[in-house]
Amino acid sequence: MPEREPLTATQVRLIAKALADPRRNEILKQIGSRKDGIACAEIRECQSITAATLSHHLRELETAGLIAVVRKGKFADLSIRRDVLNSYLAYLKTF
Amino acid sequence: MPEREPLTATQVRLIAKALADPRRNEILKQIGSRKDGIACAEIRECQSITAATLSHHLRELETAGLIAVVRKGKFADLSIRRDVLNSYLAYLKTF
DNA sequence: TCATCCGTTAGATAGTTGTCGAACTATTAA
DNA sequence: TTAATAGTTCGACAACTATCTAACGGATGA
Repeated sequence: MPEREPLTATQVRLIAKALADPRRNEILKQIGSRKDGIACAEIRECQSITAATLSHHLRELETAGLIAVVRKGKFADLSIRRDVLNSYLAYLKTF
Repeated sequence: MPEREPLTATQVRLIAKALADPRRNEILKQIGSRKDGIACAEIRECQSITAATLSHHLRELETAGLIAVVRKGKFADLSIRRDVLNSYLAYLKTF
């Protein structure tokens, strides 16, 4: 069973914004579809997007807490943070 | 048990965007807190916002399908559409 | 050491949007 | 009919943001 820490108003704002862009939505979906991490280059194989733009979106997702980014040598290791996503779901359920 | 029709990509985009603005978030929360409908003027008692801006936000929420707006004489009767919100929750769960 | 690969940062631009005041429509009340 | 009330629409503006190219830094391999 996943953790569900309550979110601050700021976190809610950042998460909602991060999810609002279709591109970020796709990126997050792709990251979430992997059990273990994925690298930027692999995302770029499926999305026609420059490295710079991808980097920008990844920062938004990370700032929102929706993904974890770990540097592994040359590569970035991206993974979804389901606990945070679940907290957001729990928040929306209170409406 | 609430209905959960799957959403189109367009609906997902509109809903995510509608939820992304803090003001709209608050407005939706307020509408959702009422069992029966609420009018614009009552929302404006709690949020410092002009009628024009509120009208704009309500249109966004309605276009996204998150609220129902029924005109009743002079007043608008606003209510949350939990089926749509639940569909969005179901969508996010697939991540 | 040098070249190459992966990703980030900086700066610029085009498009989007939250906000307001003012003018408008529609309904109710006097 | 006149006035008041509830919302909407319009036009404008400031702030934000998604996107790109170009330049950069750090790691790997030759």
